[in-house]
Amino acid sequence: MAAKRGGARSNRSQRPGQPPRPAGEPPLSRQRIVATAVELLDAQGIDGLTMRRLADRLGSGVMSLYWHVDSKEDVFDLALDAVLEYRGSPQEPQSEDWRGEIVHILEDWRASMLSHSWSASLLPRRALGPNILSRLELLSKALSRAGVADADINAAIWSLWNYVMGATITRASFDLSDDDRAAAQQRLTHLSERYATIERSRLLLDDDWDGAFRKGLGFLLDGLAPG
Amino acid sequence: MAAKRGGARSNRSQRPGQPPRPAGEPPLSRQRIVATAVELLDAQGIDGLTMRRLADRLGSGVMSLYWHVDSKEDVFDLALDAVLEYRGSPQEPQSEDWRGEIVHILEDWRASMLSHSWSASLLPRRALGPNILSRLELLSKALSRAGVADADINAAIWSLWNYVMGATITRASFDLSDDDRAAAQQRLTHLSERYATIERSRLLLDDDWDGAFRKGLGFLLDGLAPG
DNA sequence: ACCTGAACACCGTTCAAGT
DNA sequence: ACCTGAACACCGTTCAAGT
Repeated sequence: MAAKRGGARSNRSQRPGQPPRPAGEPPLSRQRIVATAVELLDAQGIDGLTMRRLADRLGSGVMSLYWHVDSKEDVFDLALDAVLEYRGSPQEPQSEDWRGEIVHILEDWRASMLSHSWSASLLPRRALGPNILSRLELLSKALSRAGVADADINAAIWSLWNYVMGATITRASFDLSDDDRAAAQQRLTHLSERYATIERSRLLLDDDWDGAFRKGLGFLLDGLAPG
Repeated sequence: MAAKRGGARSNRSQRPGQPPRPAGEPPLSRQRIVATAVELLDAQGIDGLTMRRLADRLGSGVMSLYWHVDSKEDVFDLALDAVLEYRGSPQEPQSEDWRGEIVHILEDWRASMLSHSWSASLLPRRALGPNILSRLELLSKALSRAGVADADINAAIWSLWNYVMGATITRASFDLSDDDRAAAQQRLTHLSERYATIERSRLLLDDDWDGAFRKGLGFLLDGLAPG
C-alpha cells in the first residue's frame, strides 16, 4: 500500500508537460496560496480544489500549506474574499445620479462573482471578509446620499444584498446547464396542465439574464426610494 | 487492512443504543432513501450526508443505494425538492388581497427552506424539481391576478425568486454563527475609519431577520406593482 | 520559523458476483 | 429485479520529525 501511494504521488508531481519547479520557486505564503487557489478554482471548479492539488501547483508538500492556513475551509474563505476586491476608483465622481451609482456598485459586484462562477456557490457557507465589508460600506454610503432614511438603511442594504446574491447564485447555477434548462422546459410542455402559466411565459427559456437583473433591480429601487 | 475495514463497519452498524434492524425492515426504495437522507441532513448538516451513513441508517449495504439512485448528487437533488413540497390548500380562498397572497407564498417558501437549513446551501448547485416548479407556477398565477403585465411577469418572478433565495441563504448561513457576527461587528468597530457607516448603523448586529425580510419584500412589491 | 512524509480515518463509485 | 463485498482511487488532517 505504501508503494502504491508513492506511485500515485509521483504521477501527480510529474504531470505531463509540467517540468519540476525550478529551485528558485518563491517561498510559500498565505498570499501565494490564495492566488493559486483562485486559479485552481477558476480552472477546475469547486470540487477541483483539493489541498493535495493545491500543494502540487505550489510545488510544495501538502502539509506545508497548514503552516500558513488553518484548514481547507479557511482557503475557501480567503479565495472568496480575494475575488471580491473592489477595483473602482476610490474617489467616485460624486455624481448627482445616485441611482446610477447604486446600479453600478451592484452590477460590478455581480460581475465580479460571475467571472469566478464558483464564488456564488461558496457564499452560503461563509463569513464576511474585508472586501465584502468594503462593498457594503460603499453601498451604505450611496444609499445615505440618495436620501434613504436612516431607519430604512439596513433593510435597504439587506434587500439589495439578497437580490444580488440570489440573482448571482441563480445565474451561476443555471449557466452550467443550458441543456438542463431546455430539458426542463420540455418537461413543462409535457405536463402542461400542471404548469400552464410558466410554460406559456417560457420562464425557463428566457435567457436575457443581464436584462432581467437590471429590470428587477429597477423594481426594487423604485420601491426603496420612490420619486 | 481488510480486517480493519471490517472492524470499522461493525462499529458503525452497532451504534450504541441502536439495535440491529428487525428482519421485517421494509425494502429499499427511492422514497425511503430520500426521506432518510432528509433526516440525516436535518441531524448532521450537509457534510453529514454520506452514502455510507445513509446506507447504515437504512440497514442496507452502501452499494444497494445505487440501484435506486444515480449518485450522491442525485440524492441531494431529491432531498432538496422533497423539502419544498407545498402544503398550502390547493384551492386558495381566492381573496382580493393579491399582495397578501404573494407575501404568503414567499414567506412559506422561505420558512420551508429555513426549517431545513441545509437546503439553502444546496440551492446554488442544482436543478428545478417538480415542487419548485409548482411554487413558481403558483407565484406566476398570483402575479397575473395582481395585474402585473405579461411582459413583466418573468422579470417579476425572477426578482422575487432572487430576493427570497438571497434572503434565505443569507439567513441560513448567518444563523450558524452568532458569535462570528458579534466578532465581525467587533472588528468593524476596531477599524471604524474604514467601515464607519455600516458600523454606525450596526448592520451586522441587526437580527430581526423576519422583519427585514418582510420590509424588503414590501419595497420590492411596491416597485413591482405600484398603486 | 518553516517544511516534510507517513499514517489515520474516512470518502464516492466500479465491478463482478450473488439471490 | 434487487442487493452485496471487495477494491480503487482518492480525500482532509494529526503527528512526530526534520532543517
